[in-house]
Amino acid sequence: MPTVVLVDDDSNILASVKMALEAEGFATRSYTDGHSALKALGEKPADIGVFDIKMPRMDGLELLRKLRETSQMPVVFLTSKDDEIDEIFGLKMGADDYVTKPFSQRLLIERVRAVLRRSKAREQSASQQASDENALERGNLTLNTERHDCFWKNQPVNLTVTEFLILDSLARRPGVVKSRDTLMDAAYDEQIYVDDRTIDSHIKRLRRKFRAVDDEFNAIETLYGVGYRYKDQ
Amino acid sequence: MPTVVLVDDDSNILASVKMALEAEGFATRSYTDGHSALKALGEKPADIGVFDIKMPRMDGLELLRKLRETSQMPVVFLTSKDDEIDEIFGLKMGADDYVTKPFSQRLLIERVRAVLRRSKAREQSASQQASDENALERGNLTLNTERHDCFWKNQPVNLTVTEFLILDSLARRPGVVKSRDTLMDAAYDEQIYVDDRTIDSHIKRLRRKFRAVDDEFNAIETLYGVGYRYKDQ
DNA sequence: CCGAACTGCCGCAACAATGACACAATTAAT
DNA sequence: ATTAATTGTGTCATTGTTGCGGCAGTTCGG
Repeated sequence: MPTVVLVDDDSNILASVKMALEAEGFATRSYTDGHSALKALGEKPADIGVFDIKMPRMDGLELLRKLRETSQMPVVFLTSKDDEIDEIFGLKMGADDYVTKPFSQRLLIERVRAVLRRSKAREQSASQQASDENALERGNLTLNTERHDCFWKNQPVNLTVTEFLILDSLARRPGVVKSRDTLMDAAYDEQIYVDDRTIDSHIKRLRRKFRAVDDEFNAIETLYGVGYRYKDQ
Repeated sequence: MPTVVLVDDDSNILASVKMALEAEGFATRSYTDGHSALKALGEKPADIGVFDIKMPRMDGLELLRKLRETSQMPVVFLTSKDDEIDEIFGLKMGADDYVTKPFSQRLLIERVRAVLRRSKAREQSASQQASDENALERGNLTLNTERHDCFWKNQPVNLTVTEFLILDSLARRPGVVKSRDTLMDAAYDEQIYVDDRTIDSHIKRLRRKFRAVDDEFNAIETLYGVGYRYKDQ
């Protein structure tokens, strides 16, 4: 799994982003200022950076400029709505993407995946291997975010957007229990809250669709009092 | 159930919001001005605040600013349509969301739940930060919080949430005696008291489940008059 | 404007977990 | 040994959780 380096002076944002990324299986390293991040990156490189633009002492742009002296690591910026000039400036300087605050965790994760995929594709234009962050293979299951399609034992299963997001969240971390709240994070924007029973409904529909293709389907486990889990193996 | 602190100078709104939240199972405490709310919160914290922005004497923003000196409690603002500047200002100051008047009670409740979910997730990531607190290996026992599974001599043992928490508490400090009260703290939210005999019941069920897999199981020791202990070795 | 697809939610039935308690078994102390 | 205190266990009522059918509101493309 790729390692993400987070830099933001706001420890709340830092913690919540960290948690979101780790829930998706990324490794993370967090820093609250540019200097320590830069030093750490010099000693131990990472796969991608997520930097806040506005920070005391050394801001994100400065950090990126210094970093570019030694590294081509892809970088995504976090910006406020009113930093429009900075966004453009950042992209010109070699940032790979940016996300505007306030942002949904889902959006950020998508952007991180997209940037990683692009930069991997760049690297691999020399080598081979076409592994794609969008494609997910777990035993009998195949999910492709980009194409938004889903196969079980090579048979197509038609999923709606919400179903897809929930299944994706589960299948990306097989064996790990996800509470209904966590699944909401995966499927909805931050300010949306839906009933717990609604998650159950989507699970119901998922199971039904898979069972229509395979009577024996049981890859989505229920953990009483905890949540759901995609069967490990 | 979480406790919500309501602050609004309009006692009609206060009453109706209070009723709506309580119907959903929340505990509530209401105040008609910022000063008394601040004082009360200093003495007894709550889980989330819902503040009106416009209030005589001390308005919601001022209240939030003062509150932030001592507390990270999440806050949702109630704003009028024409307070747009204040909304943005409030979010920058560390409010977690806002709801524009007139609002449906349903919407407010959803937002409150959403904010609580987010802040809960944040706490978890903060406390879980310590390197892989999730996995635990003690001789024959394997516990994994994230996956919520348990193995004894590589054989799966199916535990309920309460059993898991009690066993986790014991196994994390092998050789250390835990009184029944301590185990209650580990397994229940604060301020829940159950009969001592109830802890015994859970220990009974734990032992039974492990013995079903291994006749010789005796890793949970009883210390007469003291409590229980996970066998050191 | 209509129908199809999607979604969120509700209510009910089935089921699992829990807490309490009576009573038996065990332990410690005298 | 006798007794009081403490713990183990079966049982049961209560509570909590989940699965699922169904329905109403919404969106979207004709």
